[in-house]
Amino acid sequence: MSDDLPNTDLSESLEDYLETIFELVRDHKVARIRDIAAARDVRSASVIPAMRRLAEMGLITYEKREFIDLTPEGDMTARRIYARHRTLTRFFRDVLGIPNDIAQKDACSLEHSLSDEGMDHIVRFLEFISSCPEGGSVLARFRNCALVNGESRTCSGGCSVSASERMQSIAKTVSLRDLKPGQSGTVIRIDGTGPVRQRILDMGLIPGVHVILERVSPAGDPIWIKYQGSQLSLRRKEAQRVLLERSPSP
Amino acid sequence: MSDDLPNTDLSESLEDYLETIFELVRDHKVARIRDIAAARDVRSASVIPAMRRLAEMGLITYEKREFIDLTPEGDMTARRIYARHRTLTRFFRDVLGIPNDIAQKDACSLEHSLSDEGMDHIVRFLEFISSCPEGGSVLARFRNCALVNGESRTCSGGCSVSASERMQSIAKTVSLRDLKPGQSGTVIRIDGTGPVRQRILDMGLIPGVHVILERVSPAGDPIWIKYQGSQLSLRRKEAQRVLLERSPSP
DNA sequence: TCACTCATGTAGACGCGTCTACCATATTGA
DNA sequence: TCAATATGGTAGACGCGTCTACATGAGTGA
Repeated sequence: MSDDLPNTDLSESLEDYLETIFELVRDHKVARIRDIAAARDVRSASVIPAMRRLAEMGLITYEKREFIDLTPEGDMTARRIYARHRTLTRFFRDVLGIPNDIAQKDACSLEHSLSDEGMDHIVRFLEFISSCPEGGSVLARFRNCALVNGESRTCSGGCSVSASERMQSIAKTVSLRDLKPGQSGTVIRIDGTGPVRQRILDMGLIPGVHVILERVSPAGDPIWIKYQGSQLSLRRKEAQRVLLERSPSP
Repeated sequence: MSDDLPNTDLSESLEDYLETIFELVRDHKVARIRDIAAARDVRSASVIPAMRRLAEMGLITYEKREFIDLTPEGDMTARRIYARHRTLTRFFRDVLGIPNDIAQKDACSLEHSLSDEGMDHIVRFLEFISSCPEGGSVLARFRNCALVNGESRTCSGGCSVSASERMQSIAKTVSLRDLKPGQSGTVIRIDGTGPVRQRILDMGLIPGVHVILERVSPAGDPIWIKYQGSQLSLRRKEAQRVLLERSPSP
């Protein structure tokens, strides 16, 4: 009942400080204001109020002009944060194939905000990949299917499905340009790379979205589509890149 | 050269406001201060400075006591943010199997911080799942292997690998408790659920980590392990839950 | 038409996290 | 031993994003 400990949850900033201290203590035995400031790329003066707050919360020992260390509780907390960081790094790098440096940076940003539930499912995915006998090959297929030279392309090479299955799957895939007004489909993927791809994705045409072709301008070039309650126009060139699974016509 | 536009990147908060306006305009044709405040769960008074800043940046039209609307540029920006949101939601829900409401919340937090590169790889994973003929079955396997009743368990049922492959894979998997001092292995998964699992993960024992068993206390209960430069002790009960792929002894 | 209501806007405050500028202390080397 | 230097700490400022309390306007019913 006693609300002694002002144990407000750590802010992102304080979590970062704690994590930094953890790494410094691990690598250099001690943590000093100066090192913390350097690691976080802030001025020393900014570190001090943060240290005071962490000390108040009982997570670090901080006496003026002495080395900073983690209390047992701070160590636990830091480890937890750090584990989140590494889980995310691993997921981004080893599953999604993001280059290590970017994976690190993203992990840094996301470790603070992803829910426990979200983290747990990511861990489960990692477990799946490393424990299911088929898990490993999933990644190989992912790379083959979607990550060849960072370029999205038709799944053809790596997949060990029968030719008939493949043909069937390809047959159902049409470009948005091939739809007639009134017809609809579900986005499977966006062909190609670069700014055009990005623009299409930015507009919200991502895999899984259900799109209806509303009308085609007389000239045939701008076409109007509708999805998820909003309507917008697309160049023909862009529409061609959007690959759909055709929905049965009503 | 002319630095006219004070086009500092949007803060998280402003991104959220813009996204909220986008949704309101889409669903109700107009956006009012009051609705924005309600949607974001803040006071009306807090909305006003935000609107002023968005208007200064040319993203919304905001005249005193008139309806708020998006400028074309604001619409583009909002769509982009919103597309990120939906991409993440879809990934969390449809790939990782996170319940919809939690997926939404996580998407809200992460949409601001994930790098473009990270987003792109997530999109590619979605494309893989929906376009590779084998993609769909990957998810089924993931659910079978790792998500049965939200419980981590041995991969056995759903996998279509030969019995011999499976036996081989199981044979290589040992519990951390079975290691002898000096031996090491790579974490494959943590058995079970609940707080013990969480504690183990919090300590940083996540799939892919390389662990060395340092020593076992005479009584056999606390065991000391070392990984990633740090050392810690584990209860025997916990160690049993940590499943490894044994590394060849030196 | 006039008071009431409610959405909108203003003023001022606060906490956080940073900064700059300056002060204090400890360490070190000539 | 004592001054130079590096490290740590203090004071005060600022921007952001929120709040509360109050003011202003615009529509509404009696």
